[in-house]
Amino acid sequence: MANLRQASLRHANLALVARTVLAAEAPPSRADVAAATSLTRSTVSRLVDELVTGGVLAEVDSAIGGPGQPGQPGRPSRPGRPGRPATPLTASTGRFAALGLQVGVGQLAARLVGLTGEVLAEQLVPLDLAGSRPGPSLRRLRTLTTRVLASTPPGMTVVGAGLALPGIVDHTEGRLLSAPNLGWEDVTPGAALRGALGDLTLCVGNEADLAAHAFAHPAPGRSSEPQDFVYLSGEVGIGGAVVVDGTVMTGRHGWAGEIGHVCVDPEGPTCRCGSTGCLEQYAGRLAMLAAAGLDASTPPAELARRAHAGDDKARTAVRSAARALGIALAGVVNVLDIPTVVLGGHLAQVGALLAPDVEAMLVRRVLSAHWVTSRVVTAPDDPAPGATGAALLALDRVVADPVAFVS
Amino acid sequence: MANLRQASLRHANLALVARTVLAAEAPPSRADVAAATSLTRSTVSRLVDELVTGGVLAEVDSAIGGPGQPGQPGRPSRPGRPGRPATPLTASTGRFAALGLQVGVGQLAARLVGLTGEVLAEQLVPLDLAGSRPGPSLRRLRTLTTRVLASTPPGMTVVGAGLALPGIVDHTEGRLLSAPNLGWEDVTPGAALRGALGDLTLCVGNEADLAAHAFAHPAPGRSSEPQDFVYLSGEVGIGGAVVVDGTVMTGRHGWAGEIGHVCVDPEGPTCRCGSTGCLEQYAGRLAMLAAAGLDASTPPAELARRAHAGDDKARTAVRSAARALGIALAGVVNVLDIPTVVLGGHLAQVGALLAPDVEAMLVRRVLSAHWVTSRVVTAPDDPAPGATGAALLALDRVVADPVAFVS
DNA sequence: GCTATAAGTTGCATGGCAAAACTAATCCCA
DNA sequence: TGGGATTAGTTTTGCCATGCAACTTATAGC
Repeated sequence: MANLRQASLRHANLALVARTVLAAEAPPSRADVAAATSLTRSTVSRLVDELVTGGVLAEVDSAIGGPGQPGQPGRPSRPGRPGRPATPLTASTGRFAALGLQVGVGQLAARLVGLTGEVLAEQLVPLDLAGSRPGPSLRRLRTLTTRVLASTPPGMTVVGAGLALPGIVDHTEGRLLSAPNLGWEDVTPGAALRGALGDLTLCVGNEADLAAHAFAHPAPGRSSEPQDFVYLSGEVGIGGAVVVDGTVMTGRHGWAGEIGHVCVDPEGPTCRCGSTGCLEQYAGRLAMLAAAGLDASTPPAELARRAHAGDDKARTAVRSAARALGIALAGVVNVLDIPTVVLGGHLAQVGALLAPDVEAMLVRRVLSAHWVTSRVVTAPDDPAPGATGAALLALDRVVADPVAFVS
Repeated sequence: MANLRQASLRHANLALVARTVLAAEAPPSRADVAAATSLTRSTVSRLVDELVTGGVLAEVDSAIGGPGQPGQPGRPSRPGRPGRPATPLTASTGRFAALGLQVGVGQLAARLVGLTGEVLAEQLVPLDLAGSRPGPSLRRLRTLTTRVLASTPPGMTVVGAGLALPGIVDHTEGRLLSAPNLGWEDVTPGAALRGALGDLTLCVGNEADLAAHAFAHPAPGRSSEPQDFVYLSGEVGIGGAVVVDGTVMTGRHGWAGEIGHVCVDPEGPTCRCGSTGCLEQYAGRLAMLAAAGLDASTPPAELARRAHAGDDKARTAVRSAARALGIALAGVVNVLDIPTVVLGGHLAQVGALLAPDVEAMLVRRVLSAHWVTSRVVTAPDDPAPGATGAALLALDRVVADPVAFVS
């Protein structure tokens, strides 16, 4: 932590007020914020005014897009109560947005996300990039980026850009070190996208980490339940992320979350990573489809349909995957005491079939299962949650330090 | 984070100054602190004076034990340089201490630890508590506690007490839920110790967590390398802790770190936890001794001696343990990206034998091994590191919020 | 003994927050 | 229909911690 001068006190309180408003379920009044933060109403008023003129917050029902024109006072939020009606506050739409990009094995995506977490513009292209060359793919992504940025509403500032990649990333250098599923090695996407990004700096991150962030935070400053979970993201292999108290654990170098390569059985099949019996060899998309006797291009939903219908091979494939997931996740839960597992990617599509078996396995293998039972939930269906997460992460900076953007 | 009033600004800066002084390798001057914190010299002077009169900091070479008597100014720390010589600052000895207790399978321990991390008084009783009854054991510990507290130097304040327990702990209630190695279930040690503790509140914690804290922080506010590691603590079974950025990850309920029950082989032997193939079944003390054909009471050092001497069974036992450790730790490293493993307890005594095999296993099974290689190090030999950790944790509160103690 | 240099202290100005008084807008009731 | 009760938001005043700059103290080097 840095030192605290008086200015940073104001910065911190400004951020606190912004966070409080954005985190609230219903639009809170200044008085609500004062009560929640234990600042005084006078202080909150001053800070809120600053954030409103800066375009971070907005008074509900005030004229949208007309900064400086406060408009009519807001509607009473709790009618039937005496007293002056409150002026509800929300995140301001129309002033700040961020760009989220994703290179997946099955698609390219570019999204513009606003402060309320809504997608303002999107370009999504299904595309098989397994074994592709980085150059052409990134040029394609650059086109999408340009198109999305072109649709930025006037007066809106794009505060940052993030790119989700399915592999091991050096986030300090913005470099993709290795993405086995794409067949990419040592790529620096920032250079290829520079033309489209203008002066935006690109933050590169792991797809699972960013998708997990989006799952924990539907909008900047807002938190959804649960705040502690293990996220599994299945595309071809299995990526993962560990979220503690709403924050994605990146680890010493940013490479945490490689749950796909946790050993399930030391005598198991050899993995492309060089180890044996990795989770990915049982619950990866290709592994599951192969075990079910299906072609590699079959959508996972078809596997789920067959298993439901009673297809023996499909059911065996799902059971085997669930067993492997149970063993690997039990280890993670034992080590981290995080009793919620979120299944994303292809695992979400067979989530309903996997969850009971996985939960049973966790009950058996988790030491603290006597006191707390683990839950397995599925992530919402989204082809590119990493793009959203990347944008949200960029927008978080506005909430964390409004002064830098309100200027 | 709570809100920030002006007073908390002073609190925060007071804590910052205290931390900066305690964290420094060599005693820093006020000017050094100002440079390190980017506060001004005048502000640092004011804060330091307050901490000195409060007994948190001391000027080196001032009369010890004579508060209010600043004594002669300190020696020049960098002779040969022009200018007024600096007054070096350190943690004050003699004013604050904390009590650390530990119930181990092999001993009871009570320690009084000062702000510089030194053990001021100690009572250590080797004792086989496996299968013991809690009541008599805790009464014994109470006697040790009374004795240690009786040796508190005059004028010194004991700011807190902590108790390390080898099991699953509910730290909010101060209750030991289950300690299989002791055979204890649902014990509240605070009640049994109340008489000896006076008005001290007892913080109960897991032994491995507290030992890991002591390893990361040799003294309150001070950090040692590494700051990110996995700690393994072997007594009868295997406990563990995950330390990220100097902080022990406790998990959602405080039960993180149960690495002993990570699955190494789903077809392996049944563990007393009900699962199969847990790490503890290969690298626990009893498991290793049994595999080596030795009696359960044999000290682990004897196992190490035999393996060194070429005893086949001993070598096989060590190799098998190393393999299991490698598999389990590779999973942890993959998930957490923490490339350092610290072996404590009985594992430290055979650490030199284990380390090469474990490291080799990690190279093979960790996905990011191409870029960073994991290290395996051994913890210093201490029968009760948890007691020290518990005391240090209590002392940390003095550094984190000096105002509460300086009053 | 004089100058240069660096450490530590003192007095004043600044700026952010708290407290309390004040204004604004609504409900309720007579 | 108007006045009291109640709650939201604003203005004024005072406090307090920090920054700044000038000053004092203590040493080295000449």
